[in-house]
Amino acid sequence: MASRAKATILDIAREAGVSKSTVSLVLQGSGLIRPETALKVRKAIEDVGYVYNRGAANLRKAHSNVIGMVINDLTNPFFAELAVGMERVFQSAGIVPFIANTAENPVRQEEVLKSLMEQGVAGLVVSPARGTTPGAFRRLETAGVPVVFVMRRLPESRIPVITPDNHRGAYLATAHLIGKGHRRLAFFGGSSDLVVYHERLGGFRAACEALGIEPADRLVFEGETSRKGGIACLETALAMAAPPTAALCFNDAVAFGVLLALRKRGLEPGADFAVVGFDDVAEAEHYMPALTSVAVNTAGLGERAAHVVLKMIQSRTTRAEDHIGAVNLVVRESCGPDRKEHGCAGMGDAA
Amino acid sequence: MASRAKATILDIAREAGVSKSTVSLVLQGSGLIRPETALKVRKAIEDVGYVYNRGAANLRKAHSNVIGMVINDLTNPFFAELAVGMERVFQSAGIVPFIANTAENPVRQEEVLKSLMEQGVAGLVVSPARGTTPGAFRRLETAGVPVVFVMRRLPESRIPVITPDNHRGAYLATAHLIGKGHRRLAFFGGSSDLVVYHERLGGFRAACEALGIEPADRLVFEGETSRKGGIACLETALAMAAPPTAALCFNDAVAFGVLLALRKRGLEPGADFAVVGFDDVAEAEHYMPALTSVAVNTAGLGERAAHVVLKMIQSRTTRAEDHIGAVNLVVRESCGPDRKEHGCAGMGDAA
DNA sequence: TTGATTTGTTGGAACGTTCCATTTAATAGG
DNA sequence: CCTATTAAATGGAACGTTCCAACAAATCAA
Repeated sequence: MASRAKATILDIAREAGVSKSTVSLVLQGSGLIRPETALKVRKAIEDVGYVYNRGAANLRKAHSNVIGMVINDLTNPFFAELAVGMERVFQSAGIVPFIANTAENPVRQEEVLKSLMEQGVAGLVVSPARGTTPGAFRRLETAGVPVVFVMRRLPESRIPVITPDNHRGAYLATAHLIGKGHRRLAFFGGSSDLVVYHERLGGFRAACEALGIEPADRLVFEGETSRKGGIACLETALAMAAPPTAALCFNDAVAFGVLLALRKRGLEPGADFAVVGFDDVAEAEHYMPALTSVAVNTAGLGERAAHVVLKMIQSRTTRAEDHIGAVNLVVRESCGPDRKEHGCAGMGDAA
Repeated sequence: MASRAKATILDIAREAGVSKSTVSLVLQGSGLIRPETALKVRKAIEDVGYVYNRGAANLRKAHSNVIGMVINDLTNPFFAELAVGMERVFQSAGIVPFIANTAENPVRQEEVLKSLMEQGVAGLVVSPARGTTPGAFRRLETAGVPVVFVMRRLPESRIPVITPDNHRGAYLATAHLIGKGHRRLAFFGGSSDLVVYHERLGGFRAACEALGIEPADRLVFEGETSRKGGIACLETALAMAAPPTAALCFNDAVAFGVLLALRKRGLEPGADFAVVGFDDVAEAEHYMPALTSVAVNTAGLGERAAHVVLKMIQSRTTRAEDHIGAVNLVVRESCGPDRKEHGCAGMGDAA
């Protein structure tokens, strides 16, 4: 019942009456072997229930075909979509990537990276955890392991980054809100230890600036990047003397929270308070009301990141160009119809 | 810039002026080494930027500390929650598990399992893909690798299973519906190639049987186990001459789809049509209306599964007891208030 | 026929660790 | 002083692959 000592290529060699070298050659699909011999060997492989020992092979070859995807939060559907995009291209490259979750914890991330290195990964796609320290990837760099960041970046790092155009996305969304006639706007959720946060907030501010919203009428509420965070943001915002009438949310999760909290208060999302999300996760389309959001082509960026790391591995380099993905605002129901109270200067929805 | 040949324990040994064996001992935290020597070695390790080669070690030790979690669909928040539960216990055991996604594809699953075996995994927790063939895990079994199934099982397999009490959950939910006064019930979503499906459907049927619902009044609609599937089920159900007034859904995703489709048709979930979900994902609580669902303690089952596989590895066995987790119905808003049209025999909500 | 070439096949030396058996040094017992 | 005992450190043989250099057999050129 229990397995006897596991079979090696020597067992196969004996079984098939050839040398271990021949078996190795067959395993690697070398054309140097006579077809009949190969067949004989393959039969022996089946017979003894052989499983290839990649560890031993890597020891000799000094390059594994293991690729790691390090994700900061797998329970967030956004990152799950991202992971699936990457997987698609790895799969068609005949590679099984290993996914590791850091649960937004830099310490855990450190462990994960260490383990992956010890495993001898050939390359890594990483969405770094919040609060990642500057030196966290130095070991990888000095070891010459190709790494690419996706969706998130570190402030100073030289590691290539694949990310959506956060600034522009936020700008677009904010302009949309202003076009709807809103004059007192909020930015909900996120925290300043994330580079993305600054990018998105920057886009928000730039749009306000350009379209004539007074600094006093731009409200910024930091908070968790989750449903819960959204709920909290809305509560504190509405408790103000002069509350905002619309909000751009750091991401869709926050936006869902806001929608929920509005409903709880008996307010109609869209009509009473406009909200736009960011990322356009699959759920946004099916929400009640359907969420207006900035689509970032999540899976596409994932695929791009996977391609980049593959290319880096192949060309044995640790450098690559950054890639900023196009974004576009998909307008649904969560901003309601235009509000015409104030004379709004030519920002209608025509065209 | 590029890494020079990577350091091995011999380099450390030279640097520290000791033998490789000593270095190895230090690496394993052996108490046999004089503290000062250990210190010297540890310093050398830092200096040369050494990274441990687990592949080489496993070659000699013949047991890795790699554990794999094979998940059928990571984009489903339910399975993501499950994965996170498992991770928690692996983490506190000082193990970094590798997650692999099979995307509900048996062929992909085969590749994933092969790769994991080649990597020399010590154990596996698997939520098998739909349509997994009976022999898919034979290799693992003959290799003596501990495997435990979680959430899903194969029809014939002898591999231990950690799963919720699906039958009872479905029974509870159905009884609740009947207690609300419904007399024509539907079971929405899922397909018969899943063992879980039969278990849940069985519970549904048993409750109908026990509580006096005619076979003709039990409607079963197979469908995708997703929002989309739920929408489709509701459409075809309402197109019937005598449509059902309530549905037990295969899982929460299906239920969300049904809720959505009801809204789209201008029907009020709960009041016009009662729906109960299964799994009680985090989102259920926050939905509009909040979804009544069968809570299965997802993360808890994940933790249990992780513990079991850890124990199996430790005691080098490939067998373990099955574990059926308790379930309970959490009643929210999606079934509305009681309906009293028909004289319903003593199934009120009291107690 | 002889030598060169091609086609298949093969032994052996790595690769970086672990672990056993051994050695060396230091300490204790008589 | 010699012998046991303990503590600390070490050399060498694995582990299962890959790959190079070498070899054997068959084919070809002359």
